[in-house]
Amino acid sequence: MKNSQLYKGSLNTIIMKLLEENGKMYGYEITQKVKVITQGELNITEGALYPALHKLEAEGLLDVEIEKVDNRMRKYYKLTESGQRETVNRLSELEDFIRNMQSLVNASPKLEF
Amino acid sequence: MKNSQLYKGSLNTIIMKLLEENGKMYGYEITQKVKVITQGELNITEGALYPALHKLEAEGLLDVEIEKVDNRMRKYYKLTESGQRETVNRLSELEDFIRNMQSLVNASPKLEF
DNA sequence: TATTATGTATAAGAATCTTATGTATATTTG
DNA sequence: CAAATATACATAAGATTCTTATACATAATA
Repeated sequence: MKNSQLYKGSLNTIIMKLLEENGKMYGYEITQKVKVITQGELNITEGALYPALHKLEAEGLLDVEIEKVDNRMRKYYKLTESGQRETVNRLSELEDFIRNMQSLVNASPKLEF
Repeated sequence: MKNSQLYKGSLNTIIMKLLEENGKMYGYEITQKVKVITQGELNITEGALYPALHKLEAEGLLDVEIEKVDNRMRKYYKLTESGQRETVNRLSELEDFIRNMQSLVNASPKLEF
């Protein structure tokens, strides 16, 4: 997703949050939305995105619905009920994660006199 | 490190930050320190920690110094100069990462009336 | 007409981690 | 005293997640 390894493991949470927020989205739309929100800092690659969407669907967390717009295929994804419940958990985990990382980082640096 | 995949990719940054803060630490000490700081939420496994330390050393970011305490071996790690410079970058990346994740998550959820 | 944008997909390989196992000494508990 | 736990390091097999490259197809732009 980026040169920084930190984003590893966060893609599923990002997808689910965006779907919770927007109701339904298609893959390409997700990449563009993320790019805008992060001001170009985070670029989700197709090689990461599509397998992730397929897996979430296989796990029953997403439903898919195919549409044809301007003669081009779009696969709209939305959260299932199970997916909505799981999204709450994932966002809670993300909050804990961020809090823990800030605890680790904000611990006062060594003072040098 | 935990059931949450979110921590994936953050171990190197955690190690380097703790070493910046504490001067020198040995592996087991790092696992205990992290456990305390995160109030038991984050447990670094040896299978993740030791390969990570070895790799950071191989990359020239850490120096190692062996001591024997109570007849038991300890390998103290500390940041090299290069490691200190790199730590600044990693912490900056972590800040960007957290900021971006918060932007993605704090985006107003769908309002239901 | 060629490139860029839109749109989805997969396969090979890299990176990071989990889980399990191994070795060894010191301390605590039953 | 014996067994379990704590301290301390290490690695190997496999899982998961991602990058990079490639593929196909249509629409819009240069």
